[in-house]
Amino acid sequence: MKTSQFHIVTTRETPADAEIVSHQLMLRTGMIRKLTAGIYSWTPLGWRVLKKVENIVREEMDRAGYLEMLMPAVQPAELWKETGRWDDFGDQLLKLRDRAGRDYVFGPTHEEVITDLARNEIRSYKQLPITFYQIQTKFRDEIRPRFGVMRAREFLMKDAYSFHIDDASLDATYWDMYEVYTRIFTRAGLSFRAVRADSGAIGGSASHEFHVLADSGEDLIAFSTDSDFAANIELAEAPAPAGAPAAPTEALRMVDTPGLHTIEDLVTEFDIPADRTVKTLVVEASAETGSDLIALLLRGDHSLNEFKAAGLAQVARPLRFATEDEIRACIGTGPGSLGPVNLPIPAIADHSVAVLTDFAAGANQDDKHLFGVNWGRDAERPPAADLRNVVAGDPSPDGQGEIRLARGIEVGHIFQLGRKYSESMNAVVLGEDGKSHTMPMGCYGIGVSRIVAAAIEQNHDENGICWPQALAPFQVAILPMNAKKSHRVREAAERLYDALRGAGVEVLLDDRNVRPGVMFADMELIGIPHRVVIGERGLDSGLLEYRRRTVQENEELPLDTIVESLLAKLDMQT
RNA sequence: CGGGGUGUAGCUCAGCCUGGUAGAGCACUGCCUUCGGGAGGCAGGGGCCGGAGGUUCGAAUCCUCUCACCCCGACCA
Repeated sequence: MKTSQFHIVTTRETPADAEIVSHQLMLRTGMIRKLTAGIYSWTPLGWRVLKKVENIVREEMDRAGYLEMLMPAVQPAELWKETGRWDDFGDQLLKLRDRAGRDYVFGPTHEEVITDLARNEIRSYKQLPITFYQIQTKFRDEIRPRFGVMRAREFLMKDAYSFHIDDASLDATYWDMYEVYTRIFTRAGLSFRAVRADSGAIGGSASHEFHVLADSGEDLIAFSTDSDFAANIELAEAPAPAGAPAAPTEALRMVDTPGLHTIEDLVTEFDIPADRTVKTLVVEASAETGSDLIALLLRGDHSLNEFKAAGLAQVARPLRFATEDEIRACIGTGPGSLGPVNLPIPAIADHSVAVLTDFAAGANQDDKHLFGVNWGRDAERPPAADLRNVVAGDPSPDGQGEIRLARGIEVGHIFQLGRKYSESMNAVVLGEDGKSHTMPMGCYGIGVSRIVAAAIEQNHDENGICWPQALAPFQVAILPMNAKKSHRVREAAERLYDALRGAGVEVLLDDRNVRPGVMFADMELIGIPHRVVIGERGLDSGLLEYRRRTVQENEELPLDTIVESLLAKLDMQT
């Protein structure tokens, strides 16, 4: 491709509404253009990258024997009512209506459609197992789309669905898919991690998320220093400390704390360590608790894990925090002065709270806190549970090593769905035994467009994008210096361009006749991994300047073997 | 959904408080000079100042409504 025949529109300035670097660079390079909130066009430059990702995904899925197909983006409401998701999916579901007043959805995912297909197509266990996939535009009406294509409403997704005669077959395909995903992200040149994830309301036994590691990631993942344990922080267990609380050494005393409502206030004002304070969160209790509200006790330096809390029998689902009015009506003081002593509602303590001695907490009176609180003597020790998010330094739940935390961008998710959809939609096959079997299913997603943004988050510098070779829109950039004035330069550039193209290299020849500085800046911004400079100087000396995008120094390559040298740089056969 | 903010040229923004008929830089077009890290000069093109209504002799500017977009929050004891 020659720049004169391509569409390169870069900007020096960063658009005001781009918050993270991948979004900024995608706009500055012109890869994407926003049409409206959360909805983007992919320009020819961006599309080349998106196709690279798509092709890697497709090749690896095909290689594994999964079958590509294409399902409709617009789906009838009836199917969604059949599974109950017409109501359950919530406002993320984009609903449409046709001229006859019939309801439709723009598919945010395709379990309904594929299960409908499978129940009609699959009659016998002999057709199983089978895995279908598609790469298609999805729409989810996100509460708050942001970060460009990272969290867009319209996005490109690979979604796959497997059908089985029994759970063992599902499990086998699940782990097969785990390996396929590993190959896909490895081939894309990304640093990633597979982590155990919440399989949540969808049910099923197993679920893993694949995260690209990046500081800007929206998810926190916990992993062990010494083992392969890795989990989304939502799911990472905090092991209970061994032993019971030590004997009290301090007397219980009430302290005036006017205006102090947070743990931070207490810590700075009274110089007590945060890990010897207790904060009291009040949430709605479940019906069986016999109380409207229930208190959750956490150490001051810990944070509540809402997934764990919502999973407790005593806590109402979904988790709902009590309002200030509810707390005042029930306890007689507001948030900021709550504590376990003389608390009129039931409480559950995090394991780490249950073993505290001589701690500080609210006194359940406005502007008062209690110091030197001890279980048994001052308040009954409540039942203990795992309520908190793990923190760096916690012991790993598998007993090996310590927990470390990292930020990740979720780019893939695999689920064992079980029979949730096949049951509600009656997708059954005849087994070898001559009886009907409801097919267990798996579903497997990859955020194709999100991978592009994630790859940039992980691979950029102050000059722009540094594409992994597998994702780069072009492999090699040829930059002729002052071609306008030099036949030799022009001809040499053309010759190299033709030779590389002939060898199957995706090469971009910058024939725009702009100043060298503009070429250098643009090619670096766009992130082409290899570049060759052709000027009078090099032609005279017989040595051409070569530079890898990720390296700061030039290398000199002999002109007469330049093609071979470049192919070697590209790991391509000569 | 709640709170805050912003809408003026393709982009980044000034002008608005104090009403008088539209600006800068970048980008774009032409010419000249320049030419190995985002050049300089001259001359240009480009805006129903988000939309509707109102006040006024006169509205980008003041008022009302509306739409769009952005940010923060949905962890707080």
